Amino acid sequence: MKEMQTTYDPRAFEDRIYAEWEKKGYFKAKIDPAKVPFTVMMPPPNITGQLHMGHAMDETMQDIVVRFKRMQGYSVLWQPGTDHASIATEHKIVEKLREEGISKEDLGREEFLRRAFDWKEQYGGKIVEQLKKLGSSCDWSRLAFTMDEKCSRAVREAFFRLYEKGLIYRGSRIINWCPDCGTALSDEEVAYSEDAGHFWYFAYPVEGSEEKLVIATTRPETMLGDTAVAVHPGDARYASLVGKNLILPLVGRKIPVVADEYVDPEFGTGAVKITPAHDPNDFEVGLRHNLPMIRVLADDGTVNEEGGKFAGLDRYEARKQIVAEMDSLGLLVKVEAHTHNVGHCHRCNATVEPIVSKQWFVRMAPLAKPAIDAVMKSKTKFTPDRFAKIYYNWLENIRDWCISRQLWWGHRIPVWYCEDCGAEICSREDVAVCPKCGSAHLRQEEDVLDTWFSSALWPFSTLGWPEETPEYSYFYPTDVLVTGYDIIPFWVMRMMFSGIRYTGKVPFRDVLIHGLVRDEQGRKMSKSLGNGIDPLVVIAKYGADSLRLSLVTGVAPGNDTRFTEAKVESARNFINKIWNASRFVLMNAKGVDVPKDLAGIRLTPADRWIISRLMATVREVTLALGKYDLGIAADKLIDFAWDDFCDWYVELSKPALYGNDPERKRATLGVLNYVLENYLKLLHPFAPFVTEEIYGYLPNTEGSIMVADYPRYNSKLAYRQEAKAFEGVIDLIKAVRAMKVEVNCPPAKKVRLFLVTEARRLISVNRGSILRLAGASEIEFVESGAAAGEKTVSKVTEIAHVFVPLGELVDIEKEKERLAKELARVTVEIARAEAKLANEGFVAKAPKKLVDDEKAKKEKYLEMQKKLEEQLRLLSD
RNA sequence: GGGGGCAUAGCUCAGUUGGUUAGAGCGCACGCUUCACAUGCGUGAGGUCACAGGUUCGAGUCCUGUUGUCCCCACCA
Repeated sequence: MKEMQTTYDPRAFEDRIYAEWEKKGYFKAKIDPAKVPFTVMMPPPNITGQLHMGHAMDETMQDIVVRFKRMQGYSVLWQPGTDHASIATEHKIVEKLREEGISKEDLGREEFLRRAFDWKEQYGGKIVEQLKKLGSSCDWSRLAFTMDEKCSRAVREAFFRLYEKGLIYRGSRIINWCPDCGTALSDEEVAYSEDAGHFWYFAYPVEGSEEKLVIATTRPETMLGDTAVAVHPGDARYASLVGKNLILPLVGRKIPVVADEYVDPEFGTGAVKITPAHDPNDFEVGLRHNLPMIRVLADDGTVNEEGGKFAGLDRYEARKQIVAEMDSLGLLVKVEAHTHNVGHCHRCNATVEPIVSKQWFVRMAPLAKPAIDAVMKSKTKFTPDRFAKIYYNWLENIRDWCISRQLWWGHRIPVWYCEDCGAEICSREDVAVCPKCGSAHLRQEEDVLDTWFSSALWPFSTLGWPEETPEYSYFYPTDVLVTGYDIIPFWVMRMMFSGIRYTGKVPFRDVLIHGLVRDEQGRKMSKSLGNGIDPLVVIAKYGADSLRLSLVTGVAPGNDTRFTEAKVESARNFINKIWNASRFVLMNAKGVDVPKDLAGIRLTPADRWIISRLMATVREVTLALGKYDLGIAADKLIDFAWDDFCDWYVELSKPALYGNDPERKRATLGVLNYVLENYLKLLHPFAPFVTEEIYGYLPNTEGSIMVADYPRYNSKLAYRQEAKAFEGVIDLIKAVRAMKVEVNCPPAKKVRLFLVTEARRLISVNRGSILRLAGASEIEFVESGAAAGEKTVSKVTEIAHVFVPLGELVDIEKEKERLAKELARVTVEIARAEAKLANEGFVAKAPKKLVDDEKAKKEKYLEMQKKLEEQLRLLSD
């Protein structure tokens, strides 16, 4: 047998093990009618992406669930893939081209796309390699891409179906425009922030009068497109002006004063300039009052020809000059500092401009309704369920979805325009001839679709939909989606309504939502702050298992978590502990024919206790994982290994291992090995590498732990009574240790124990362990503490009254004080129990077990009280 | 304005459907080169569970309100 290295060094085996898993094909999903499928769709990372901590946590959580289910016997598909990330990628490539001194227009659409695909081939796979470092057990043979053939086909089908039903339309509406990216954005792609700005007060002259009306604006440049000024209908200050015209300064246009409820008379001057083409509210006002819409900003953010002498200026330069000019005309009344919410492009952070533009939209109301109902009816469940509320909130307030983007990298909208008859044709296949007039002069829509339009189809497009492929029939709908709460509006919601609409089924039964990984100070990790920590660096230093554990321990579902190196370190320490405990077992197993299972082993109380604890852990961990309580499962796993197994059972096993009874030693090794082997299986989903590595060294294992059966709870091995009794032995050992510490007795000094007890048998059987762990030389059963002599310390435990003669170390006064304190505590407990039992409501209504427990507790404390009093009396005499 | 989170030990956080004496890690104190592990072992100190009411036999947990704090959405031109 090969020997384990003395220290845990993940670098020695993680890559090797991953390669083996892949080679053996353990990640591959198989359609197996004899098994129940379990499907998880990986949220496809952007091809431009670098693995960050958020991914690391998301991936880890999925991998834990997936490995758990696989070991439980499900036929697992964990579908990986990447997202073309239309705007993000195009932005990056354009940037790169700019460095080379070329624009995308120089290249033309075709050449640009060719380069983009090249770029994707070259860099897009990087994140995939990074995911492997984490141990992700997804089926790489099915790696998908949102722009591959399958997905593209699904996109066309989906678009066509919505178009056909009139759920997709083209129209001029106010949309968010990013002048830097040169494209429209959806509402969700705009991020607002409180920016410092100004409030400029402008006076607009009233036609045919000396009077002026003062308005306030944060965007002076938009005044070029003003087509009215609005006041509140009930505002007496302006009542006489309603219906009159103003002369728009700098432009000279006559614009009316209109009355509209939208105006807040308390805010600003109570008069609002109306620019229907550049403000969503003004747009509405414009519709109500039939105002002309004058667009004054071009796509690149400069003033267009409507801006007269300001035409061609950048929006900010125009703003400056307009303010200056208004000032020189004496029409600038005042300027105030003003912070207001400014929309920024999600991708490039440029200030977005609301602009009236002809775009494609998805009608949301008919799609949102079934998506809400599905969650209401629990066809899909959120974990934690509070996220359902957030989901409702989004869908209930949703507006039509702007899906067209003025970009090249993406799915081109499958609509053709006939240049001869003007027909608009939407088609699943490319169209060459106009079906209306037979003309061949067709022009395909230039725009591409929002990236999220294709991501929304991910759960089924990757499986071959609209084709009824075997994969689709077997693996769809998927079981659980794991993602962060920040993605609910972008993705979760859209997959829901898309799945329901196209497949008639919810795309997933569960949605496991997690929070953000923040930095040590609780700040969001971000590029601009430079506070991000690279998971790969952490893996290189501590190993993937440590990183994985650190990301899920002590984390409640849906809550944000802070990443600290200290957490990784303690995870590493834990794994090191497992490593060494395993090494201990294997060292002692050398040359021993270790039993394959527990059959035929004569179990000691300690054996039964640890087996009982193992079973409890199996039950708790399985239950917690079933509810996606990964943090709780991890805690239970760590507690069992460290406290029960290492601190107690390993120590308890030593007398047998080092003793001279070969049969006893063999039996003990059988138990050690049984517990360790099962424990490694329990831990495997969390720490796949180290468990696989150790598993390979165990005497009775073959093959990979990854495909082993997950341990099952066996009530025959629960040994509840015996385990409980054994806790008394542990309690006794702890009591002796504490006594020694209290009197400063050196730990190495062996002491004699005098016990007044009714549990002589239990103690005798565990004599060796008690002596070793309590640091004692002998145990004597006595009828009273007097036998231990005068200079003793004592303690009452569940199973015994322990006396330890410690000679000159004992300070009788201090000992009396200690006993008195203990007595006081016990007395309080008795009073508490009595009060509870005297409460008629409690006795009548509480579950019987609780009442019985309370009675037993009272008896126990009364007994302790008696002993303590006795001892105190003895010392006082 | 709408929605949501959080408030528990010095720090970071758990706490299942309400039910023993509220837990962990780190930190702290004291003591340990105990033959798997100092990435360790033992023993301990440390909490009016933000505040005020309510429901209940019983509240960290459920309800109402208050305060503080954070996030998302909408938004005042």
